[in-house]
Amino acid sequence: MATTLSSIAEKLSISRGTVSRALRDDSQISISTRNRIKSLAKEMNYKPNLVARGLSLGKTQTIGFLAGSPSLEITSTMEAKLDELANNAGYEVYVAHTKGNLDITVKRAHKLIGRGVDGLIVKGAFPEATVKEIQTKLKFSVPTVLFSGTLFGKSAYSSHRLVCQDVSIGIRKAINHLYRLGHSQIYMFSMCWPGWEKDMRFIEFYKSIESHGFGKGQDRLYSTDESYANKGTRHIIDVDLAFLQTKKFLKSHPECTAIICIQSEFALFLTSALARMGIRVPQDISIVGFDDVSTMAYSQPPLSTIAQPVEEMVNSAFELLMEGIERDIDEPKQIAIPSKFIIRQSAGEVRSEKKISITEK
Amino acid sequence: MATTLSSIAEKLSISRGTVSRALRDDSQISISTRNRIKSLAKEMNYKPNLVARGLSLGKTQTIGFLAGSPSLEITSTMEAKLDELANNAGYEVYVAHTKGNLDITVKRAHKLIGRGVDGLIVKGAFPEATVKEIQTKLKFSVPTVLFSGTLFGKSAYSSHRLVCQDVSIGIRKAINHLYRLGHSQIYMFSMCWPGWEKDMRFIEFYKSIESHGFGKGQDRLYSTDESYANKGTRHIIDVDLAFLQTKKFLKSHPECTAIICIQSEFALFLTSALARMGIRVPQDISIVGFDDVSTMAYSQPPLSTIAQPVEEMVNSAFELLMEGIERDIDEPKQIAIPSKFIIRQSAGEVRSEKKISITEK
DNA sequence: TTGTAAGCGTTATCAG
DNA sequence: CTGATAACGCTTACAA
Repeated sequence: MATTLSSIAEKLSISRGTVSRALRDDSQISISTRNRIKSLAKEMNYKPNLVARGLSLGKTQTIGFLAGSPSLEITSTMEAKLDELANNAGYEVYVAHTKGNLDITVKRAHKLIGRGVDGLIVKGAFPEATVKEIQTKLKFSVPTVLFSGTLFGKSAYSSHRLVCQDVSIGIRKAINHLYRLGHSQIYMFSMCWPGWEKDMRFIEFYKSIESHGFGKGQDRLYSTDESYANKGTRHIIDVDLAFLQTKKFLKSHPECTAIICIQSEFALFLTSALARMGIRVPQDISIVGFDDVSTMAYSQPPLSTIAQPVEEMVNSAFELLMEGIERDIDEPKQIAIPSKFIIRQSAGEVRSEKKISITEK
Repeated sequence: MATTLSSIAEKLSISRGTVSRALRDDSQISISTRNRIKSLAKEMNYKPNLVARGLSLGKTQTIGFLAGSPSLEITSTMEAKLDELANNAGYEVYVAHTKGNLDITVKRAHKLIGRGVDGLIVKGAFPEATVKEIQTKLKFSVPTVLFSGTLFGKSAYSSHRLVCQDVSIGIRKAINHLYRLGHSQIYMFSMCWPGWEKDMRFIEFYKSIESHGFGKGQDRLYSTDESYANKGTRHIIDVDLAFLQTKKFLKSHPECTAIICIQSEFALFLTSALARMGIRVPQDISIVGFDDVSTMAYSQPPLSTIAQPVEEMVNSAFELLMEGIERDIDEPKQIAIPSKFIIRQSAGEVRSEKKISITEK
């Protein structure tokens, strides 16, 4: 059906080998026959069969992307970026969704290896897995780079090639920013999940709070798990409950002047919830979010946020992978890319009143 | 390196054909040798080389997903769903991002066909393309189903297999809902883009407004293109400008009691912008959005919205594709899935005062 | 029930 | 500079 090397070779009464070489511009083939072949190929609308080429070469020019949490704007952004890089380099990308589950990840990875992928990018932090599991299960027969937004202890990855976010920078910048604006009563809001204690974002937050002499870091964490659930593919906030809890928090902590929200959705929620309570952002309370979901920029006021440098991370991951695929480099290597602090309008000068009060119901 | 059919055949001193059949549970092979082979295969950790199988069979059990607009939560949700369906059916999926551009789409599609994909799902509406272009360029040598959230005139697709959203239902439901709540001064907000006039959402909105006897539909559209731009991979709202324009609108249309926002980001923006102006939602003005971005549920109040039935659409698209791939069905067929209207709290009873007034700056 | 051999569309080695 | 030929790993008539 489709035109093949043989079919064009036959038409020209020459060998398939010659056609193959000509079409790849092998300088061994004389210019004249090269041209003859190429023009006929074009005429016959020849397209190389890449699966045959893959079989022959043992390389398919494909990579697999194991996507962790689905339904996230950030996942899609990463994929688009990866696709762009890969495509420019002549690769095609398979994507498999793993829900952040280690076993699913491993299973899909092996399937993709069976498909002949030349390399793998594995996104996910696997907070529920043990260090040993990570070290053993995440080793594959093709070059692999791990990719994680937030890290749960670096040691687990010491034998891998990995790109991660260095959250400490962003958090420190955010807290310094708030400090300069006069804040000291800074709290972190979080809706927790299994394994959260190991998340570097908390640890760095504690550190930063303590280094400013604001007291014990842990005392500045206000968290709840009741209002946050992973339903199907989405994280769900129980808004009514969250509204109540926020009000309760403010009553028991009227001294609070600034809140850092570890979930972007919650930051969004909080901004409008405060407006409803008659509390102005940033005049009465300053808010800082995490990640850079586009809607954060369209919140009123637009939200300042500690953001993952998604593009840079994808760039590095791809580069690491290409080193592995095209230059056989596979020595362990961890690249941590500093998170950014994006200043918008939700963090402002500290208010003058000591205590906050809720006007509206 | 990896164990192959031959390597296990050799160990057992039998032919590769037998091994091949045994491993696929061909009943021709005696149970006993089948077991012998299978257990050795397991022991040797045999994984079939799917690219070789693909070459042999002329089918790869892969499909290509051409993703339109990137960086959208909805894109990621669709992908995850498609991946789930495909994987259960034994398929793997390539994804290629096209930025909604027809030529990129065509180019990537052909690349994927060269990779041997068995079928293609093409997402995108291509508002800038002519009917002729759509009819000719979107035809490929493998089963293809088109997938579009909003349609720009159905006629262009009459020779394709397609799944789309029937927006009319959702819009009618939304407007009926508002009507029952006493609203008649209903407006639609939109930030426009090339080709927007053809978008069914406007057309259905006009229809619905007029069928209620509210007057001319077009008079109820408030649109601007200055504040909406497609910067890189993201749609950008100029929030300050949008804030001003919203204020201007309310001053010139103080009778407005309900607003339907065609962009979800804008609905989000509008809710918090109104809060800032001292206008309560829904007590003073009701808001309805489009699509169902998760953050819309976490807005305060949570936003009522006309939502794309993403899962159903993906289900149908996959089914259509499988018909094409596995049963050679390729007669044109269009499936329109009714959009849903999700009632949350941003649309409420119409206010009693005739005119709205802005209290805060 | 099993073995043999051709074929899928390439690339690569080795002669000529 | 070009042509044979083997090889990649698997499936599948056809034979035995």
